[in-house]
Amino acid sequence: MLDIKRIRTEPDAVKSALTKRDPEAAATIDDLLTMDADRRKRLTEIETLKAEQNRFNPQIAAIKKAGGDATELLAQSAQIKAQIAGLEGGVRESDAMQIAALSKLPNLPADDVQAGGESDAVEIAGLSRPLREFDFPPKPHWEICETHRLVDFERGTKLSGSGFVIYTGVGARLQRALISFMLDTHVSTHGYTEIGLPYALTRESVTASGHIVKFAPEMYHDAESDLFFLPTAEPALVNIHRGEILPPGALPLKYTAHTPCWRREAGAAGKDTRGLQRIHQFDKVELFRYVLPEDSETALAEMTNEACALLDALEIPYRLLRLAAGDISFAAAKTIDIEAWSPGMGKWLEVSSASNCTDFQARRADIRFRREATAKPEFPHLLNASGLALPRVVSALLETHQNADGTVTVPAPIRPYLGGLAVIG
RNA sequence: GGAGUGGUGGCUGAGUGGUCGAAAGCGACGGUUUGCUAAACCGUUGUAGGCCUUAAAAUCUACCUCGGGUUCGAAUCCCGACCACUCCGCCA
Repeated sequence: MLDIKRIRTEPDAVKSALTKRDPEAAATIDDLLTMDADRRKRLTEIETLKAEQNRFNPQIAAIKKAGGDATELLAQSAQIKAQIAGLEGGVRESDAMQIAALSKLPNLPADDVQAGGESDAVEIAGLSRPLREFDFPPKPHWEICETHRLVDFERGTKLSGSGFVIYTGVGARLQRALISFMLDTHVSTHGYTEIGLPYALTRESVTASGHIVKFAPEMYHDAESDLFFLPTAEPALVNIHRGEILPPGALPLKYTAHTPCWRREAGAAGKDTRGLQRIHQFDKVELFRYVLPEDSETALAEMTNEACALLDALEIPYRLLRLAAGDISFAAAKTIDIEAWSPGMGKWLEVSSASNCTDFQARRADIRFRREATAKPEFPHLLNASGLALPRVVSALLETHQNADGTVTVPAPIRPYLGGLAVIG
């Protein structure tokens, strides 16, 4: 949620920032300001009347206590009450309209984010390591998976329909090894606190994080209990501190969590769906930080590096993209994508997305902090990054480290998690 | 799932229709005292919004889990939701 005061005081700056990502949203600002002025006018009127009415109460009390007759005052008070009742509906309506209009506006893109859409992403760092040169045609991961029985695609479909897979044997173990490796690295090396989360959230929670807007058609939902299954750990990690005022010294908070993520992938059928590329349920390790506003720029860079460190350790080449304003998610001011190279498919796979949501999510979820015990509460900046999404890492790993004889060399850092296994095959 | 009890400020805990935004204690913050620490003493101590503003102060409104209702007036009465605790049942 954007700050209405900021829109009021610097409407032009807000409009021009918004135009970079969504000209239609920018065009609603003038209407919003008109609504806001109207709302405040009504508020003032009604508050003045309430003050007037409140003045009667002690008088009535005094007369009654003295045993007098308060009929006249009661009549006056009733008259004002009627006036208030007449105005109240209007105020409520203006309030609701303003919140609705404000809720539809996405975050303002950061200054260094370029305008444009999906095709306007900018590569911001060279390749992390040279792409491996193969002296044989590298196979796609689904073939490798079938050869070594790492994933059972057919039976996954049998159990839960298309888009669900069963990891089997070394495949299941490999995934668990990667999860442990990632979590351990974030906890031990990067200083995060590990969190074990519920996998379903109430409507209130997904609304507070803004995900109901962005993910509504994507989320699996249990109608009976009105719970939403995580499309990512992010909404859960935002809601941990919903409605709280964090005490001085609490920031930064650094959380990491492994969760399954469920996405309907509505409308995506047929596109990039082969193998593990796009499945309805996948595992992910998430990084999340609550930081001081002045630290969020640095934090985003750090979190990107923390995700990259994992790929470096696994010897998987990747590149970094700064997304254009029109392509970043609703709550984000800036997003960096990390794409790993998939030699078997010959394309880049998004394995992480790191976003600085500035104060947008914090305002919406009413999360604040104090710098000093007596200071006014302020909104912290919230950031999230995948670190990393499992199926695509598994794909890239298998394809990158496959050998001519069909075996796969296991990268050194995860061998301890696989009982010392050095080669799959 | 059935029965009961209850949800008050950072915490504990008073308050059952009228100057209650809410006693008291603890904590926190500022100060006095002090060689230092502690103790003692004095003071301050919620949030949001409106108005006015360069800003603050002052002032007004709302908030005693949340949402409705009764009343001139609600922390207090009524209804609903959510949550917690106790007992019974069921269960990994």
